[in-house]
Amino acid sequence: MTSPSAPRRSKVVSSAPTVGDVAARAGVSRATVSYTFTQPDRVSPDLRRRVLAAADELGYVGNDAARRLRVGHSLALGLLVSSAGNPVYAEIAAGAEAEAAAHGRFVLVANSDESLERERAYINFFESQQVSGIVAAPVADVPAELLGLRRRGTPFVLVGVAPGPHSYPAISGDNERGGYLAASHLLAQGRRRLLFAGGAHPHIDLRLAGVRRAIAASAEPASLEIVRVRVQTAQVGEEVSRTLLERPETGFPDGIVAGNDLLALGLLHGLIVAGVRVPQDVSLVGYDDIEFADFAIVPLTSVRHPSAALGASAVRILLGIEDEQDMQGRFEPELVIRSTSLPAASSAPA
Amino acid sequence: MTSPSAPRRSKVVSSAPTVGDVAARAGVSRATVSYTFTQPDRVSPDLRRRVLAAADELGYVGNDAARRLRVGHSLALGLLVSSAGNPVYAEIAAGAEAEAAAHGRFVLVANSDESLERERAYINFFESQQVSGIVAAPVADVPAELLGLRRRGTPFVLVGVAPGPHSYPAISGDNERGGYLAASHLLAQGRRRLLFAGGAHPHIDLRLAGVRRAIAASAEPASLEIVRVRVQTAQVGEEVSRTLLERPETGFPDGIVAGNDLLALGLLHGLIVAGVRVPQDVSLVGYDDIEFADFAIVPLTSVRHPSAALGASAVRILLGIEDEQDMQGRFEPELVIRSTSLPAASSAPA
DNA sequence: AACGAGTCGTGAATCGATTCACGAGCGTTT
DNA sequence: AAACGCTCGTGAATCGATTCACGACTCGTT
Repeated sequence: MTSPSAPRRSKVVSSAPTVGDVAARAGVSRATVSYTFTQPDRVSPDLRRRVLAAADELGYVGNDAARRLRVGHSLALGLLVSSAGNPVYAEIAAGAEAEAAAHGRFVLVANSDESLERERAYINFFESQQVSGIVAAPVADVPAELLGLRRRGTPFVLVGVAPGPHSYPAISGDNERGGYLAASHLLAQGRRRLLFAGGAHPHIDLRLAGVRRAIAASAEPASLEIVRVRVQTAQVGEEVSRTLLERPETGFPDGIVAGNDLLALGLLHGLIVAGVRVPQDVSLVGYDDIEFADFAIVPLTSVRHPSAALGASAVRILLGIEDEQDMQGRFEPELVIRSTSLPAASSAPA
Repeated sequence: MTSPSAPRRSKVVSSAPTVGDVAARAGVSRATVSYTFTQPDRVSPDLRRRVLAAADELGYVGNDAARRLRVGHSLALGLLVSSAGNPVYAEIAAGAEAEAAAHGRFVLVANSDESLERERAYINFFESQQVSGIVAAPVADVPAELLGLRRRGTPFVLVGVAPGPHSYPAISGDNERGGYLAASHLLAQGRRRLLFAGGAHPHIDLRLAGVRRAIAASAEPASLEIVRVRVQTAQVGEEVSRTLLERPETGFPDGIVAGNDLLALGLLHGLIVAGVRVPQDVSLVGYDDIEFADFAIVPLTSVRHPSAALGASAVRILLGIEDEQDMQGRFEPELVIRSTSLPAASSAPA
């Protein structure tokens, strides 16, 4: 042990200053210090200045644990994503964080990596952290834990999942319409043997439903084949391309809609490497319009949702400054046409 | 109010069960419940079972705020990244999270988005959360706040920043060697007018130093031009390509090393669109080997570090189960040769 | 000049988990 | 059989910020 009266240079001491320290320095009570931060109007300008100055000099940061213990919830919001590898989630996270920061809140990002177990663990963790709300951008269904949490007072908002028959607050782009746009685009180019590749997830199913509607609405008849995948990653996309290449040429689709861009990119790569010409032999439309769609071996046509806006909106809903209902239909998908979907041969000359 | 004796269906009540509730149900004291979770050996197997059963039935989650208030730190680790848009950070985060999860810890990811102000805000937030350690993967310098935090007892580890003259714990791949590999590769192909594009950040400067060393070590003379950029994004990469295209052909480089893959992808896109042939006219090497490098319009040659391993290692260091010193030199870069860097004309026939 | 209304600061109780210090209960040794 | 040592459960204090309830004080009105 070192000298007991040497708090100055000691190595680890000076554990964070408390309201008590600030109060002593400012010559006021602890209550006043607290009010200075939580209800500035309640304390006179003069004292307020003094308290803030003292806090600043001491580097007072506050102990959120103590705060939370008292008030029952924290300034943090939880964001649960299922796959950090997908740039869409990065976009949603960025939008959510910017919005939260604008309101003095913070976002804790947790990545479950498609694991249900970790998803559960993180939800429990969020609860133990008493986050004031959770934004969930899950691929799979709503975990039961989230419902329990809501019953206990912590709200959540689903992002990217349509507000379907379930009664959970949710915002998302119009996936059905996005699928419709993608397929209509292919059909308008004369594509007739369509293929949809995607995972069995609610929002992906909506995209598929849109594809179906487009085909139904088409003047010309067209076929649709569906390839289900486990997860929608580029690697799986490559695998799908391999199975596609094994079949006789007659069975080959002339238009593909992928459940997301990662899948599309993998597919595209696999096809190109095998000598399939895109878009001449087959047109391809992705989904999400991630940044890298534009840099692909053949720039990828894709359907875009305003992901950052979705993330921001979810935060506003949790914070109670925006109504979920008002937001429905505000996130229209948009088809971004690049090179994987140019008409086969009938394009007008440049 | 509903019937006072109907806790079953009430809508929002039953605020999280506490140790007291569990204790009552198990017929023991609160202390025993706590010991059951924190020091299982201290409580007899019989009681332990009873307590755990009671906790389970009640759905006891524990209040981390109370816990933290008492013990002074939380189970969470903080991860501070400067740009969520870069897939490298997603990889580091994934590695860190997996490792943390394996030890019953959690990772709070905060994205400062290159903003110094938000970086500071998040560090303060981490402090108020009493995270037990921070992993920082910053682009810029070590913020002063981190040092203050360490003085107050919260350790941190830098990732991706070389353990240079500063004395901060840091792990990273060998950026200097990576730069050397990239440039050597270009020189071996006969490239003589090299260009390095990258931001002014410590770890990028190391990559540049490696490039310089390769040139110095080269038998043939070669020139090096340096283009500094603010941030290393694809968008900036495109801008750089435009400025490059404005110059007379004689001043055009025949080999480019980019500070990271985002920048490289933007550059590549800009060049290709303008009709520059890659790699015939100019060879290009990126850095980081992000997943999308393989899907680029011309598959991108890149230098790879084991990012996930870096993230995992950082967590292990914070947890005290691995020594920082032991890790130096364990993350060797590796050149992944794809198509943006094939020799110009002298390649052997396939 | 006195009284009511309003402003603003304070003491003390509170949130829930942890942990210290104590002691009851039981087995072992001599 | 007495005394000692262990194991294991418990009461109570504790962490730091918040907030209620109270009261001191100021100021304007009659």
